[in-house]
Amino acid sequence: MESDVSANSRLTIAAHALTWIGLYQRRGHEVATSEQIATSVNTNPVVIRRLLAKLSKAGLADSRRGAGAGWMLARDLAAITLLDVYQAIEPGPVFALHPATPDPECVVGHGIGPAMTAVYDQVEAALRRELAKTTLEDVLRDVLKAA
Amino acid sequence: MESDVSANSRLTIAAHALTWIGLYQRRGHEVATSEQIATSVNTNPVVIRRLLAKLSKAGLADSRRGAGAGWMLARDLAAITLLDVYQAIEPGPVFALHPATPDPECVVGHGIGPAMTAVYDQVEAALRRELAKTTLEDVLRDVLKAA
DNA sequence: CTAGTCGTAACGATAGTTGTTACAACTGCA
DNA sequence: TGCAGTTGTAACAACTATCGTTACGACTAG
Repeated sequence: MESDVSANSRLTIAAHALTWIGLYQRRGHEVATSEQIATSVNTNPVVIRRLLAKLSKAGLADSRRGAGAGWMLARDLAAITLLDVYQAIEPGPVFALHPATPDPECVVGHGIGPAMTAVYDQVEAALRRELAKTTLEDVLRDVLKAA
Repeated sequence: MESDVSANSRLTIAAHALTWIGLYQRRGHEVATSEQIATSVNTNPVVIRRLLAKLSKAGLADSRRGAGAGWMLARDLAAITLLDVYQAIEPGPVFALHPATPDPECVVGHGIGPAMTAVYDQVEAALRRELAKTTLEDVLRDVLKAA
């Protein structure tokens, strides 16, 4: 059957990376390298750099180049919600309409799009509301509590 | 094809199919064929049959075989919510944890999984709560209103 | 028996994601 | 100034999921 491999793990990895940077900075370091983060996440440094590039464009992280380069947070962990992270890395909505336009001659084919869009808007709003409740500070607190 | 972002259109198509069957039955027909539905959805009949097979296993639709065969609703449109449809066709969660186990020696790598799971559970609950608010009867009403 | 439909396997095409290699651009520091 | 280390990003292969399509056996009303 279908495995969950296709599911979206980007939000998890992005939150992991930012939380890691935040904790590292609180321990006195200025910047974190993509290789250090990749070791913790257990993936390739390029994957981390790709992800952090999006977070940087969204104003959540900053990079320094050259020697002694690396990544730092653009805001404090407490000022970054999971919604901020989600919006930075997930451009598309959770649900989509038909890939091909349904029959406009059919009553259902004609009206189903707007009808579903109204529902999807509500669902997305609820999802965003829920993600906005948690900051990366909350995530870090949970992480340290589990240790 | 639309350059849509790999988003999920299954719920849209499933709702479309069931609503179409419901309206067709209210107009006096006993069963709807996968070809009729596929014409309205603008796709292949096999795609519809595959989808309706899942909805049938979930107890939302029934099929009749042989000559004069086709599909019918197992319950009234008013007794089917979008959550029922969603659960019938979407086995996996919206968000997933890391594809590869993060570094267990790292504090963040060790604790991030449970921390994110707690959030994701809340998000999924909110999403389900929202989908449960709308029945296919509501969808049909909206569809007919738009006409 | 026949015709029409479902149920499902099989296949190619398409698309998205991930891991990887490679390399130019950049900059602190000796 | 030159070196070393890191970012930014292109390129590519591997993998997975999905979709449209063809095909065909199973089934049943008439």
